[in-house]
Amino acid sequence: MSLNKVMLIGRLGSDPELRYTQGGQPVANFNLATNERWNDKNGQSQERTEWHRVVVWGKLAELCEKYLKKGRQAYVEGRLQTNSWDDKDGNKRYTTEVVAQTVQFLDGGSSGGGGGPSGRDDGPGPGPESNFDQSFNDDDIPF
Amino acid sequence: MSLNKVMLIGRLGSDPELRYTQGGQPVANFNLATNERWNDKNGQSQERTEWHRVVVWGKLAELCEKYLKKGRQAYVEGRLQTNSWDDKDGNKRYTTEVVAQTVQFLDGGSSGGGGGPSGRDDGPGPGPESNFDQSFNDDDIPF
Amino acid sequence: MSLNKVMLIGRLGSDPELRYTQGGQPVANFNLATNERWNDKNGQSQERTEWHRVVVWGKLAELCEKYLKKGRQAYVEGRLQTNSWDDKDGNKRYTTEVVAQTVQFLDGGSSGGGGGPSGRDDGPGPGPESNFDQSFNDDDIPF
Amino acid sequence: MSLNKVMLIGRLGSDPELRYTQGGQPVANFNLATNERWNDKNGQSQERTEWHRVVVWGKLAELCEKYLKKGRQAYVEGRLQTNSWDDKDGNKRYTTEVVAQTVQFLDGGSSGGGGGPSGRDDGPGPGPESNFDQSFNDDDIPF
DNA sequence: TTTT
DNA sequence: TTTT
Repeated sequence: MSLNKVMLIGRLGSDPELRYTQGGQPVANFNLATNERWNDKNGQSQERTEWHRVVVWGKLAELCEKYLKKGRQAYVEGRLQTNSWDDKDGNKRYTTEVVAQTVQFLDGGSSGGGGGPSGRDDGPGPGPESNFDQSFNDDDIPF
Repeated sequence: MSLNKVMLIGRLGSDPELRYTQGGQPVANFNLATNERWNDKNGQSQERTEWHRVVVWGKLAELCEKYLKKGRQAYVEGRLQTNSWDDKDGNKRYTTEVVAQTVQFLDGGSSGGGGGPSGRDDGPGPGPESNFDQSFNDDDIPF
Repeated sequence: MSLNKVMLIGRLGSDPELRYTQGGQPVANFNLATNERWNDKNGQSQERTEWHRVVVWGKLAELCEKYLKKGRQAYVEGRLQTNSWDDKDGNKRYTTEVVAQTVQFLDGGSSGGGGGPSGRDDGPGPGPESNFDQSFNDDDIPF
Repeated sequence: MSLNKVMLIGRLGSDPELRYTQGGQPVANFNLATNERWNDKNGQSQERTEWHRVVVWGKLAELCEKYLKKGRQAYVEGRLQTNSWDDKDGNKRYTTEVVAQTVQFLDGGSSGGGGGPSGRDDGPGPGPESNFDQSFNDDDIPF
């Protein structure tokens, strides 16, 4: 019995980078900034930008590379994952990422020609699989 | 720009009821109880049971009917939806439901032989699509 | 072991209505619209507006009445609650509401004079209690 | 407009460590394990344990130190935060933590005598501030 | 380093 | 109508 859930709304710090694993699986990475504002104990307004590493697998990765660009706003839902690796000095290093299960493109997206995928059916039943203008779920995209 | 998200962990008040739309789509309904406990202003422990109507579409509905039973614990993720209808007195009535996008079976499920679906691949990339023992996502089940 | 969590981002359909219980507790009510868009099985773009009844207690209710107006965007986090009552024909009726634990005002709020609370300290430790421009938590407002 | 939300249910890998900042603020740290299970492409059951660093501030930190122990199950809600520091080789290092806003103790807690806080009032209005047996919100504890 |  |  376990839960590991992350929900982010923020803006991309750079274009997504798409690569393929040796097995041919698409993977995209991008950084997402969330901005937090609060008043400190002196009533001074404070701000902090938090950067999140997001990794996306499969067809959703290709869609992110196609539709998401630096500065665009996105909703990301996924799980936290920390990977370890050895740096050049032989030290153990850790990188924490958000492995996306859902990515939704929140901006108008009229940046060019397209404007999002089409021909998508979100499965049986009346109604949307999700809640934003353009929504892609890893497994539920028909192309 | 919109978000409509519900997350529940609770127990079923009765077995799921499965039916089919005229178009042949499976739909399952069940009620889920969440139990909330708090201390009131007098320090007295209070309890309230909240009942939620859950509706599930597609293959996931059939899996719920197969694996979920009265008393079993489940995690439900979905969106809120309110439908209106006219009662026999001609009054407008409203029913609010949670339209499930994900249902996860939290109990051991040793209720007989099986123990859940098999042969499931949760898509590309290393790792789980979700976080509980047996997890079904509406669109990501290969049968 | 139970979870009952709702997260909404939407716009108010009307100004919040503030009243006081006999015991003097402030309560505010408002309706929040979430807009959902998806492509149907024919690839046709579909849209549905979902209306949610939100109830807010305590000082947060007064802040909502002060800062939230019709058309403004808000983030609401809370729990689902269904109350029953008898209508004039003696029929049992049910109303489902989102009892807000957190309300955050997402629009600029430059609609006149104010512009949100000040002098707020979000407790010990470096950093924000939450994640939006102006955030109020039911219990953590120092006035 | 931004969202940074984490929700975890898992077990503690060790007792919480409580310390105080120079300014006298309590801070507690603990690691929380979430266990994820899925079937790989060959239908083989796979498992992965994910470890999360959790940091808790204020009175809630002291409550965690008092009531949470190694092996206990907890619900943690908070935000993701990545801090940087320089290691002994002068390399930039990053540590990602979950800064808890809410911690709820899910186990029976019959570990001796106590059994959690009492005399707590969760604020105005009928009903619980949250949904688990023993729930503490950073700002809403009256002692 | 947890647990089932 | 569930469960602890």
